[in-house]
Amino acid sequence: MAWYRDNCRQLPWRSDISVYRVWVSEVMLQQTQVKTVIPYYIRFMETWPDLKDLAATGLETVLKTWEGLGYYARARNLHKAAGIVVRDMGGIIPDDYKGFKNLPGVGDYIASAVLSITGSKPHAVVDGNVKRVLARLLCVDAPVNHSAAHKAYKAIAEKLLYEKDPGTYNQAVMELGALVCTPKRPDCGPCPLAGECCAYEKQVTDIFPRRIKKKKVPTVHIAAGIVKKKGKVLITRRKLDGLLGGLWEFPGGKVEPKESSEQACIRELREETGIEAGNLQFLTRVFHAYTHFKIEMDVFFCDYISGRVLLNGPIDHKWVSVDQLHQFPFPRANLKFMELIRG
DNA sequence: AACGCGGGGTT
DNA sequence: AACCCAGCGTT
Repeated sequence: MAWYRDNCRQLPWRSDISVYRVWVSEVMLQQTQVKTVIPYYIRFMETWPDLKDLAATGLETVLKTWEGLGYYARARNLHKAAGIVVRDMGGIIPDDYKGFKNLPGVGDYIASAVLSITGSKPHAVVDGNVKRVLARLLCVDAPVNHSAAHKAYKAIAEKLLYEKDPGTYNQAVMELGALVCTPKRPDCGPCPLAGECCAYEKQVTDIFPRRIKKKKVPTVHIAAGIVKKKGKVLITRRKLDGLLGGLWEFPGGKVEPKESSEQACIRELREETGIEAGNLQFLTRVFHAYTHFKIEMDVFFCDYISGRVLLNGPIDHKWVSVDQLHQFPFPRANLKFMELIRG
């Protein structure tokens, strides 16, 4: 606790503390590093300073602010939860664990973090940092990236919780994991727990925490078309659930075996949007990595030939001028060639 | 309990 | 290239 007091970082969500501000920060910080989150968080809070502001806006606007941050279900769930609180709960965010965790997008971690930090409720958080610190401190064998091990770490964390100030305690463990007890080459010298750390005493900090091996990720070939018609281009909107849910993109899809990118582009445009396109001109190839697969995407300019748009897959479409593209939320893989379209 | 879900930084 | 990150929802 003393170490945290002297060494904690000044972060935007650590001033003007409120349930709403801490909640938003915890949602953004899921699987996302502090440095990445900071500019998104500042912009979000400037746009929607209060929960009621967020509830009063449209999902597309929220997704646009979230564009590039990833895990877009977080934005959809947060927006939905804001609506529930404002319309069904009189604007009062539940201050009990069960009530708060029942909101969409709020799991054990966020409920424990928000309620301990903003309300001193006695719940221990278990995130990647906490698991790593505990695994080293006690030489815990349970693999940290195995779902079955979560309960074991949660139980340890609950037992160690400092109930007089759970919020500071939780943040102290996480901050220690982020700044000192790092995944590679932990800085054990200044660590306040070095004297009681099992892994440090045995000089095995490099083999804790244990983890199970992950499979390697396949590469998928994709073709996408920027269809031009009367000075406008066609964009489609992905369904609201699943990968990149609710975002806009240039239509396209998988390149099948023994199929060229050009053939795949024409075929996918026909299947997804019902239109015929031709006169393809290669624009660029984009490489992009997701968690479970990688894509190589060939992007083509092409001309609209015939047909009326009849969607099969996408939930919406628009013909827009190039100047309007920035108004819509796109996946990062599309943003990578957005600059080239004007040329 | 396993799996899907982004994107970026570090090593 | 592999690993990691202030996890959650669905099945």
